[in-house]
Amino acid sequence: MDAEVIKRFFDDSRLRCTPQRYAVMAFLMECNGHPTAAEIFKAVNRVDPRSSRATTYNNLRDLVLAGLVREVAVEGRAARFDAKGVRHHHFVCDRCGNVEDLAWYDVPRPASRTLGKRILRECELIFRGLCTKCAPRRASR
Amino acid sequence: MDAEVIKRFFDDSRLRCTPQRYAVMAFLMECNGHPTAAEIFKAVNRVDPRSSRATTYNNLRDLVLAGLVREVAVEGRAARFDAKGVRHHHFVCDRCGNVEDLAWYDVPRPASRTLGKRILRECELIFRGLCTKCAPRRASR
DNA sequence: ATCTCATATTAGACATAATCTAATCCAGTT
DNA sequence: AACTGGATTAGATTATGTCTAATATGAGAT
Ligand SMILES: [Mn+2]
Ligand SMILES: [Mn+2]
Ligand SMILES: [Zn+2]
Ligand SMILES: [Zn+2]
Repeated sequence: MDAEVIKRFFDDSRLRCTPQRYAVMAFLMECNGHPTAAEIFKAVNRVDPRSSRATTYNNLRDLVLAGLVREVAVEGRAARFDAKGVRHHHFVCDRCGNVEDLAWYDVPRPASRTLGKRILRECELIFRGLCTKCAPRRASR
Repeated sequence: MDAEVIKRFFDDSRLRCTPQRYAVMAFLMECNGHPTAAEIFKAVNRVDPRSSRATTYNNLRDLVLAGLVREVAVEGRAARFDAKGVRHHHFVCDRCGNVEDLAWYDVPRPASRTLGKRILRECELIFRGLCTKCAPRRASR
């Protein structure tokens, strides 16, 4: 059961454990994909209590700020979200825009002299190409 | 002069060389930053001939599709664009959203067995943190 | 158990980013 | 010069995300 884990997360981040916020976090932790805000909104509202669209966006913002959730920007499409569980990279499909997790491995950091006075927080590796579904259709175009 | 280069690019990609399309490409090649579609629209319209908003978007789409321009998605902000010149990585500032180029270096590809049937086109490395402008202000919060 | 209040929720207006439409134009070819 | 499919255009429309200000509530204090 995630309940205690989530409560701990919220406590550590000084976020109140409201039903709406809990629902967003629980959904992201149980779902394997990378839903959009609209999809999350729908999902958490399939069961009571109801949450508004604004609250869904607010909570996603708060959870991202707290470092519990990651926002994945995809070109020309709505942002996607995932709970920050085990570290992983992302594969984005050129054709359908689907975002998939890929096993994590260490990324070489840039030389500190090329970074200059910038403060580096994280390196993100994004792979692009055709997903398992779309790869076969490539020839038929 | 980029004129001949750009015409060659368009010819190779079977894109007509219209003044509007040319202006977008020329601007992206001469500008060092990562402008948004709105900024590109303004820039190419500071000189004649005038280009419409729709055309700017259309051309950006075509240029990205032709592989001449790259679209950079930034969370919660409008997409940014750059001409695909020399390969480079990107640094995105957490605070101001600015996108900066970083010297390119080889990225280790994922093991082919983790990729499965996916077809890999490119690896993109994105660094996040605070840019040179925003790093100093970090303490004062 | 009740009180308290900073934090959270809400509906709907608003803002911004991007796409669509259908009439018109024109770049490149012949 | 004529032709024609791709390109341009203004403006409407859609998609996505933010803001406002009234109301509700989680959780610590009593
Ligand atoms: Mn993920
Ligand atoms: Mn760049
Ligand atoms: Zn796909
Ligand atoms: Zn910055």
